[in-house]
This record gives sequence, structure tokens and C-alpha cells, in this order.
Amino acid sequence: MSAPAPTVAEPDAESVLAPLLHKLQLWKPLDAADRAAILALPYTLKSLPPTGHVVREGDRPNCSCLLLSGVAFRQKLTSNGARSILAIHLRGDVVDLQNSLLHYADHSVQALTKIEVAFIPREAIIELALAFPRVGMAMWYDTLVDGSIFREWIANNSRRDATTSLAHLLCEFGVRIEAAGLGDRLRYELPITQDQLADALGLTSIHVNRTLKKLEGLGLITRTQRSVTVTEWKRLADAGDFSEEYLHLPPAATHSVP
Amino acid sequence: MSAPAPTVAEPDAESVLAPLLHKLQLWKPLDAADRAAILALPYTLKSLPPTGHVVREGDRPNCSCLLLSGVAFRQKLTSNGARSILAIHLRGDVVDLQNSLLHYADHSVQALTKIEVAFIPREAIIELALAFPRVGMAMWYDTLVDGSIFREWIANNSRRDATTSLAHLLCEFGVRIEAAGLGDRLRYELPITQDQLADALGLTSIHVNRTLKKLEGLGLITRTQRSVTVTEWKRLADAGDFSEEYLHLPPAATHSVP
DNA sequence: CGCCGGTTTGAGTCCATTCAAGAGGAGTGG
DNA sequence: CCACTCCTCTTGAATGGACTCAAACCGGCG
Repeated sequence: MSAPAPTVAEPDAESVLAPLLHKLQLWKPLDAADRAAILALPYTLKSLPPTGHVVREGDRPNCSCLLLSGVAFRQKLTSNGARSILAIHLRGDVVDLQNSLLHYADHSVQALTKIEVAFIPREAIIELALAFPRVGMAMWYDTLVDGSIFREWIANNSRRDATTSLAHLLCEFGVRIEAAGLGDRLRYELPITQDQLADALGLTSIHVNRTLKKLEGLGLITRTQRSVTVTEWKRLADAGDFSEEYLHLPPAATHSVP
Repeated sequence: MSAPAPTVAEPDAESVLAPLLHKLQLWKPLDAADRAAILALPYTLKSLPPTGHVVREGDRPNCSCLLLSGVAFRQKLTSNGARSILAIHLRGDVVDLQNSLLHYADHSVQALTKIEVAFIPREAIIELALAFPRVGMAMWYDTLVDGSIFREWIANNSRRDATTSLAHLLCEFGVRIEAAGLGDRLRYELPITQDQLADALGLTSIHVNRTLKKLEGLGLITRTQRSVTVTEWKRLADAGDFSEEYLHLPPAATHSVP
């Protein structure tokens, strides 16, 4: 690990971990030393094709994994062979703090699209958190927000019908894509199959298909190949019982939508 | 909810916050200074009757809340008037880190039984985490484990049928009660109504009732008034697709069961 | 004793599933 | 450029697990 120098050590070193820095600063300001320490984290780059595994359930990983580009998801398998998708992750998300810090992977993390990731040794993260407590706090906050989204998913998959929960999920994607600077909540690309949507909602892909058509019929969304475009935000949010407080985004992270 | 005024440590201060210390040391060793700092946290005691609110959805709490005795739960309401129970908490759990640190309560926390809680000002927790990074790490770990349980609940409520998910939940209660030193996984008291079980599983109380009777008929459990006793651990765990890795308990925390 | 919250049971209904089959696109290789 | 294949999407019909509605049963408690 190199010393946190104010000058650029490597031309692109800073830019590679920049998404992490951006994410951690969403909630709490960090000073120059904090920022330098984050950017000085050691890492290994890797590229994975769709369905490639970042980590498998049951592994004992010793690296965390920062998602640099593309979309990834967490999943768990049940004994009856069904799959449950637990979370969807975008650029800047640290997708494997949980498994790495806890020493045991209670779920898998896989690429949804082609992704690029940076593997960061667990020990480096622990040292960072101990030496720079503000950074540790920031990562803790990130974990708290993840937990908030998990809670919303429990309610979404337990107490909302298919139409409502699908609309809700589409809203969440829109807001998070916007917050990550990857698009507009009103018009974003969603590179996810109906099969995967079904596993994220606890439904069957057949019913997801029918529900998508229903939302389309209601004029809330339009669809093209394997992607969904939201056309009526307000009505979709109402249909999905969606309000974004649970994402705990700072005001600056989202644009106001009339 | 208003902030209870921090009180000066009393003679029995150490024993009051001891459950917190015990919980935080489950995963990582802490040194004497760390332990002393935890026990020196300011707090206000409060007792709540069943259904009493620790925090309400939409509040902006400035205190976290440590559960000293009794059972509490987190819940969210959906627009159709349904309730989703997101977590059950036992002695030693810090039940409101999420809402307090994130400044906005995305869900409510309520007493299931009569409970005793210690309110701890948010600022004191933040200062503790910054001044004693190992303690900050320990709290972060605790949040990570909470997240792991949330994930399991997503899968449980999405991809398991009523019989399996109920059996799973009964197993989780048993292991956690045992780990908290409150009883034996083979024979524990469960002060929860079928209505509440239903809201935790995304079912109706009527169906929970029938499913409980089914498990009883299979000889996996026996029931008395408002409490459940597990009689056949192994078979219940099999029926519930349960393995306790997701609880991330240290080996010492659970007794081996033949 | 009579209320009251929780439990139990029955009968009918419905949302989502299963089963089955066809249509559409994207990529591959001849 | 055209098969050919694979994967996903789409649609229909029948089934089923969980729900709704409704009523009776309990046990604790004022």
C-alpha cells in the first residue's frame, strides 16, 4: 500500500476507485486524508461475463468486491431448487462487504450484465476502517442503507400483490440508476430478464410477463427488447406504493420530478 | 419522538449495558479501553408495554435503543393497510441503529412483550465509533449480521411455501434464543401471536394456524397457549430448509445438538 | 358472569402457479 | 444470406395454495 500522497501515484489509480469514493461521500463528508486513504486501497481488476460468479454461496472469501461497471445481483437458492434474488447492484456498490467481512458467504453474487470489478483484500478494508474511523463510519452507513433496502424488499415480496410490487421495483431501479448517475428515472434501460425479475419478486416469469403487460396496458411504462422505460412516473409510483425515503439518498443525489 | 436527556452513569451502569457489550464481543475481541468506553455510554432507561412504540415510521429519532429485556419487532405498513414484520429482536440487540444513524425512520419498532430499553443518544454512538474504531467495527459487524438475516427473510418469504417458511422461522427463533442465553432451541417460549407470525411470514393468521397444526400433526412441535415448543429439532430444521450459517454466530454461542 | 382478543374450523374464491406450446430475436456457422 | 439453435418472451387453459368471509370456541380478566 502506498502512502496517501496528494499527487497522483498512477495516472488512473484514482479514477478506478472513484466510484467507491463517490458512494461513501454520499452520506458523510470526508477529509483529504480520508479520501486519499480510500484511493490508496490495493485492488485487483477483473472482468466477468453475464452470470459469472463474484462469489459463491458457501465460499470463504478474503476479498471484498467493488462494482466498477455493469449490473450485479445477490442470490440465494432454496432446497426446492428455487432462486431468490436479494439485491441488485450498480456501479459504485461494494457488493461483497458482507460475505468478506463475515468470513462466510451466505449467498452468491453474480454478474447480470458484463461487469468490471475491483477486488480489495479484506485486511486492507479493516485496516482502513481502523486507521480512518470516518471512513469506517461511511462504510457502516452504506451497510445500514443496504439493510434498509432489504427491509423494503421483505415488505415488497410479502405484502404487496404482483402489480404493486413490480411497479415498486421499477421505481426503485429508476431512482437508484439516477442517483448513480447512470440515467434518468423517467427513461432508463433495464438489462434484466423477466425470469430474473420474477426471482427478485418471488413470482414466476409467466406472471411477471402478464403483469408487465398490464402496467403497459395502463400506460405506465413502455417496453422494448429486454428493457423497460417508465413513461408515467407519478402514476407508476402510486401504483407501486413507492416513496423513496427508504433509499436514504441525500437530497442532492436525485433530481426533483414534477 | 423526543430525545430523552442523557443521564449520568449510575452505580449499576455496567450491568445495564452489559448485554450490548456481550453482543459486540461475539464477533471481535475488544480491549479494556473499548469495553470501558461502551459501558460509559450515556443512556436513559424506559419500560414499554406490549405494542408500545420505540420509534414510529416517519420519525426522525436522535437516539438509538438497546433492548435490555423482552422481545421487540420491526414493522412496516403498506398502502393497502397490510403489515409486514421485518425482524424480531431479543435482549442485547440494538434495535434502532438504523433509524437513528440514518436520521429517518423507514419503519417502526414496537414492543412484542413488555420490554425494557436503554435510549442512547446518536451523537454518543458516533463519537464512540470515531474514538474507538474497534468498537465502530463491532457495531458495523452487528449491522452486517442484521443484513444477513434480512436476506434470509427475503428468501424465506418469497420462495418457500408456508410449511417450510414457518418451520424455518421457528428454527431461527430457537437458535437465536439459545445464542442470547434465553433458553434452549429444543424447548423455548414464544410469546408471539399467530397474527404476528403471519405478518412476519407474509401469510394470513388463518393459514399460520393451519400450518402450525400441520407441523404439530407431523410431530415436529408441540404447542401450548401462545407458545411453541420444538420437539424434533432435526426434522424441523429439515422441513424448514434451515441451516444456521446465515446467523453468523461464533461457534461458542450455540450448543451442539445431536 | 360477560366481555374480548386470540384461536380454530369450514366453505368458497382468487391470485398466482403449473403445464404446455408457439413466437420472436440474436448469434452462429455453413 | 440463409438455416439452425438457444434463449427469452408470449399466450392459453387448468390447477392449486393461500386468501376471504363467516362463525364458533376458547381462556383470561375486570
